[in-house]
Formats: sequence, structure tokens, C-alpha cells
Amino acid sequence: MAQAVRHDAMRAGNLALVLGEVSARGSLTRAALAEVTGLTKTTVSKLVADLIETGLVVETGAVRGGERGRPGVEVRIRGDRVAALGLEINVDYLAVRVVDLSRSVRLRRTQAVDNRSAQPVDVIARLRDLALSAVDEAVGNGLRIVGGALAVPGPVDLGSGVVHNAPNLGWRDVPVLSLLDLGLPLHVENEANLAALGELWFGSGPTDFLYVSGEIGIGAGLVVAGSLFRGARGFAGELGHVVVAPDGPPCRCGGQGCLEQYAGQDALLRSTGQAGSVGLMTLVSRVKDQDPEAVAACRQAGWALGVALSSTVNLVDPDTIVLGGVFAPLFPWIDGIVTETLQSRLGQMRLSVPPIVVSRLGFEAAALGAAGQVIERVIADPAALFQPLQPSQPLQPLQP
Amino acid sequence: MAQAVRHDAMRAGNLALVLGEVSARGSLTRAALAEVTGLTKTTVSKLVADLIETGLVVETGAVRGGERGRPGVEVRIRGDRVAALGLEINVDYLAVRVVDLSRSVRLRRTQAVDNRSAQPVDVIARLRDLALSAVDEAVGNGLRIVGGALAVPGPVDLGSGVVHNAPNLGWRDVPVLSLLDLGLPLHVENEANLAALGELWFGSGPTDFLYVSGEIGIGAGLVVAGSLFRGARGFAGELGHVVVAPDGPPCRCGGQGCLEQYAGQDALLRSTGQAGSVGLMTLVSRVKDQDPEAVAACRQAGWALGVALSSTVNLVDPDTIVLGGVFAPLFPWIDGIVTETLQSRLGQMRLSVPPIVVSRLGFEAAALGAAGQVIERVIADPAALFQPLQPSQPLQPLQP
DNA sequence: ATATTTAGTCCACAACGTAGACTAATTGGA
DNA sequence: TCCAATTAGTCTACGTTGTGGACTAAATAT
Repeated sequence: MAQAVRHDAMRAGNLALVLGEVSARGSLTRAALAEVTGLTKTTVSKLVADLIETGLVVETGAVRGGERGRPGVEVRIRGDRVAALGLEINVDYLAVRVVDLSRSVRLRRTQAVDNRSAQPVDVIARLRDLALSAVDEAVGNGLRIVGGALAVPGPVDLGSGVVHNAPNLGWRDVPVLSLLDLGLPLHVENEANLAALGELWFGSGPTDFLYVSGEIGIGAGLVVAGSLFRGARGFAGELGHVVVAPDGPPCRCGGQGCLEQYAGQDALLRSTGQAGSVGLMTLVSRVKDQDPEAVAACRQAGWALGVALSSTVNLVDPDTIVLGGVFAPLFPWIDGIVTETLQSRLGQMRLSVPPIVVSRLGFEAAALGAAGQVIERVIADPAALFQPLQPSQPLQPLQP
Repeated sequence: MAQAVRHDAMRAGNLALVLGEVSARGSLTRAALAEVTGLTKTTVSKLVADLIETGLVVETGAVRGGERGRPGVEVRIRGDRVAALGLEINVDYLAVRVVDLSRSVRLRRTQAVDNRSAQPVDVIARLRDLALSAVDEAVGNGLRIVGGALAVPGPVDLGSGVVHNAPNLGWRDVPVLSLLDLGLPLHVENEANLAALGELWFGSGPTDFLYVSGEIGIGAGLVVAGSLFRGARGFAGELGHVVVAPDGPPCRCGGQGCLEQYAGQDALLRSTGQAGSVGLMTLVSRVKDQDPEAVAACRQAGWALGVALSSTVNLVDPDTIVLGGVFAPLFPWIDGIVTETLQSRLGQMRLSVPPIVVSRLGFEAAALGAAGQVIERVIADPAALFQPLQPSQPLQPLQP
């Protein structure tokens, strides 16, 4: 429920307001900030002074547009102090990204590993090494890592950080959060959700969309008005188990005819006879050569995706649909059939069918979204960073 | 985006906090309020004084639990001052409800009319008369009607108050909001959404659930953490067009095999040969007599509902599913098959399948939800009511 | 040069919540 | 019966924060 508003909360709110505007608009003078926030110049000056002192914001040189009057001094987000860690465990790679407060990517580490054949503990230990060395390097560059988030391909209990079931990895009930102790506030979440947030903050994208993550399973992350929809328990977005045909092939979820059985990576690659990223590359090259079998596989998957998405559009009303994961490289060959299917199934009811676009970030989306989530949190509540300034305590745990 | 926090916003926030606690807990002493809100006794006393002066809250007699110390004076929501209007247009009736600030229903008016055979303007004119006489009576009883909301069976553009398409009524692009001018701030919304809110505030229910409204069309309202999920444009919840079978019977939406074609009122009543509420009553009595045709119709509908709900659960992760509308009287005969279908399709993936329960409110849900929404708004921002205290201006328009 | 315009700071002030002393009203026990 | 203990609620001095307008600073236009 709502919280008591005291003077400190008032200040924190206004601090976040100012920092949010600076973050959203790039750079602004104090006068412009006063205008957009509705606060007085006096108040804005004080708030900006605080933000400068904390190192979240810096003055740039004065900027002039040839207008009359005293030129204003613009301030912008300071990127060389605060940063966040974005991590991802996926089937055939581990990824680490460090993103600073201005949302620039400061460090990229990706390691190709076959995580399916390894034990969860070993995978996590390897990620831990990778992450710690990235943190070291970032700290060496003067950055302070205030927190991190980890993307995992499967539903996660947000409170405990336990991965219930990651079929791609073959994991069941792995307590990832407690195994991966980095001495930082950490947060574990579904890959599709974080990839959606990555698309929101680092992609070209709109602020309302459904991100579809095609892997062995198919997940989705729904962003409405710039924030993630998680459902009652945080397990929303399991697009892969939306029913395409009620008496279709059995699915590992216990159901039948789930989307995953038609458009999941395994179904797609059935025509190539190979699994994993090798198979995917083969499929892409075959489809480029207009191999009829491969093209048919794409059309079949695209049709099924269209059917499942028509249900989804009816239920959650997304503005745009962004295809990522394996659907990104195959986009040119599934785009048409998906749109067509959607159009024929929704066209009469809706004024407009949501446009289908391709993810720009590729496989980086989830790790970036993970780091971005921590950055977002700092920008949404910079005051939280003020208190632990004297001791070198990290940010308090990130709760969903 | 966020708003600047000034002293008045701080006060407004705390006022809402206190009023919200009183509303949620029934009645509380100032000392107890200080404890639950985290504010000091001093502040709570001042806030409560304001609320009493505005007539939103009253002191009850002192209450004692046999404990030591000075007894506290409890305060509770005052129900005899502020009230809201809830309206509903449906196929065969018009409904008006007046609900006071303590969420007691003060006035019920229902009129049986066949709205399908009448022109939209006439239907709205008739509702207008009904509503105005209800307002008169309420005002005569000393109540001040601060706003209203209208439930319509079909998707509504929340901004303009235009009903795009209400198949049950045969309406297309009717500007309901501007036609129904009551001299009150008014708000038009989808029946399923408002029924869900009715269930939230007036039902037994939980705070996280999916309300399924079975009529000729099938709609749904999703409530997460006590608030309604509307999607990007407010058209979320069109459960009736979730795909049950991709090559099933054609649907008026342009698609094929939509849930509506299997479990909508028309599909259900096909066995009785009669339409409307008469047909429904016939079906219920036939199913009670274990008429095999009627039982089969229910099983068929229940199975389809289970299939569509399994997609829905995967996508939006509701905690509970509440069946309303035509599904309420038929509940005993569809309950089993829905749960069974859901269980077999979700059981392996999820720890628990959301329980299926029946709506308690019956056909009243939407009108109550409509009024409740206005009441909720007052409780969430009582300060908005303070300003127009001297002039007799109504509440500012209710924006979604 | 001087008027005009815009940016940013300074200062007295108002709004609000806080802390703790103080008064009020009750129960338990000597 | 009366007093200590306990809890409710009010009162007052005070701290924090935003405001409004005067004031200073730095540019352009004439």
C-alpha cells in the first residue's frame, strides 16, 4: 500500500524527478528543468547541487542557441561513476555487461560454453569468475558497481531467486541467487522479461510492446507504459505454452499443441537435423538459399506464432510486437506470414493490428536489460544511493 | 511521468494514506492509525481532523478491549455524505446503483428492457432518466454524488468514451459519454473490467484474479495487486477471441475457432433453441434435470473455456479465476471440466493451477464496480474533494 | 553604450511533519 | 479507596523543504 510522505520522501521524489528528466532528455539547463518539472528555479538549483555532489550529474559547458539573455549551464548524467552489472546464463553462452548511469555499455564479456552438459553449480561458478573479473576491471576504471541482475531462460521465483524449471538448460529448482554470491545486491529474472527491458532501454523501440524471445522455449515480456507486466506471481509471459491447436502434439508442460511445439527452436530445426546454434546457422543459410524444406519450416512456425499472437493481442493488447531470439535472424522469412495470420484473425475487430518488428539487440538484449534494470532503479530513486555514501555499503537488495 | 512533490502533495498523500487505512480496516483509533501508517500521533490527529471536517470520516463511540490506559476514540468512513453512481447498459436490462463512501449500496434500480431492438440514443436517454431520478433520490437523502461510471458490453475508447463495437447490442461507434450527459464527471468502460472491479470491492474475492464475464461475447478483467490491467490501449481482456482451435468455426472477429464460438451464450444455448435470458433459464433447468443435450453443451463449453484459460494463465498468470455472467448459474456443470482441462494442460509446469470460483455478485457486478471505481478514486485522493468544497463543483473528470 | 532578456542565487517565509512534554482517561493493585 | 501504571490524544518548539520575488550575472539587440 501507499507509504507515508515525509520531508525526506518529498525530497527523494523531487530528486528522482529531476534526475529522470535529465536522463530522459540528455542534457538540460536548470531553468529548463524548472520548466519541465514545475518546480521553482530555486528548488531545482538545490536538487541539482545535490546530484552534482553525489556524482550522478555534471555540468557541461554553457550552451547557446544564439538567443538573448544569459546562457544556461547544461547538466547531464555522469557516466563515469556509477554502473551496474548485467548477467545472462543461456544454453550456449554466458554473458556479462557493465552499463553506466548514462546507459553506455562499458564492458562486454561473452563466453561460449555448452551449459547443458555442465552442472548448474559449475555453470554458476564460471559465471561468477567472469562477473568478478568484469567488476574488477570496472572498479579499476573508477566505476562503482551498485548492483546487478541475472537473466535465466526460465521462470524464476523473484523473491527467493530460485529457478524452478529451465528446460533449455535442464535445470530444476536451482537456487541461483544464493549460489551466485557476488557481494552485490543481485536480482534474478526470466530472460524474456529482461530482454524486453533491454529492448525498452537500449533498442529503438516504443514504450509499449510485447517482446517475443524465441529459444528452445518461447517466452515473452510485456512492457506497458514503460514498465514490465509480471502477473500475480511473476510467471506471466509464457507464450510458448499458448495453445495453437488443442489436440496438437504433446508438450513437456503436460498440454497439447502449445506454440513451442510449432515454433520453438527444436521444431524449427527439425528440418536441418542439427540442434543448437549450429543448426540455427544452417537453417538461416538454407532459407537464404530458398531451400523449400527450410522455407516451409519457417512458414509453419510463423503461422503458429501468428495464431498464438492473435490470442495474445486479444488478451493483453500490446502496441507493437518485437521478435527476438531465433526469430531475429529468421525475421525476413516469418515476418510476412505472422502479419498475415494476425491480420486475418484480428483485422475485423481492431482498428489496427500491432506491427511486427525485429529486435535490434540480438542475443545481447537480456544482459543489457538486466543491467539497465539496476540503472533504472538508481534513476528512479537516487536518494537510496545517498545514505550508503560514507560507508561503502552497496545498494539495498533489489526487490521486484 | 512522476510529478513534483510540494507540501500540498505531501499532505494529499498522507491524507489518502490515512483514509485508505480507515477504509480498509473498518475503524481505527488515531493511535492505531499512527502505528500502521508510520506517521506520528500529532500528524495523524491533524489529518483526521481534516477528514472529519470534510465529512469523509466520523468518530464512533469510544471502544475498549478491557485493556489499561485511556480508551481511544475510533473513527470510520462516513457513509452518509459522499456517494457515486454506477451504471450499466446490457442486452436485456439497464442498471443503476448508488454506492456510498463506505461501499454500502444505497440505491438499486434495474429495468428490464430489450436494448437490442432499440436505437442507441433511445437506450441512453432511458438510462439517463433512470440515473437522474436515482441521483435526485440520493441527493434528497443528503448524499452528494461526486461522479459516476458506466459499464458497456464491449471495448470502449477510454479517452473519448466512444463504444467501438458492442456486438451484444449491435452498437458501432456510439459516443456514449457525450450522449449521456448527467452534469457529473463520468467515465465509460468495458463491462468485464468493471465487473472485475466489482468482484474486487464487493465480492468475497482475492486481490489478484481474472474475472471472466460470459455473455454473448466473452470478456475478462484482470486484477493484479488490486488494480486493473488494461493493456496499452485499454482493450486487454478479450478472452472471447482467444483461439481454441485454429481451424474452428469462423467468428465475427474475422478469426476462426475463437472461444466465443464454443462457450459464448449463443453457442451454449444452441441446444435449447431459445436466445437471451429465457434460453439461459431453460438451459439451467434442463441441465438440472440432467438433460444429456444440455449437459453436453456445458461440457463442450467448459472444455473450450479450459483450453482458452490455459493460454491465458500462461500469458498473464492470474492467481484465481472467477467465473461470472452466464457461467455463474451454470457453474456447477462447467466447474469440473474447466478445472480438469486446466489441470491436465498446466499441471506439469506450474506448482499449482489457479482455483476456479464462481462470482458472488451475479449480474450486479459491473454496476457496482462502476460506482466502486469512483469511490476508490475519492479514497485514493481525498484532497481532490477539498478544493471544490466552497463552490458546488463536482469532482474533476475521471481519467483512466 | 545601454536597454532588454534570460539564468541562476539569495533570503524571508510558509507548509508540513517530528519529537517530546503535557494532559486526559482508564485499569490494576496496594 | 486511592495511587501508580498505562495508553490516547493535544500542544508547542523546531527542523526540513519548497516558494516567491528581489537580486546578480551574462548574454544579445539597438
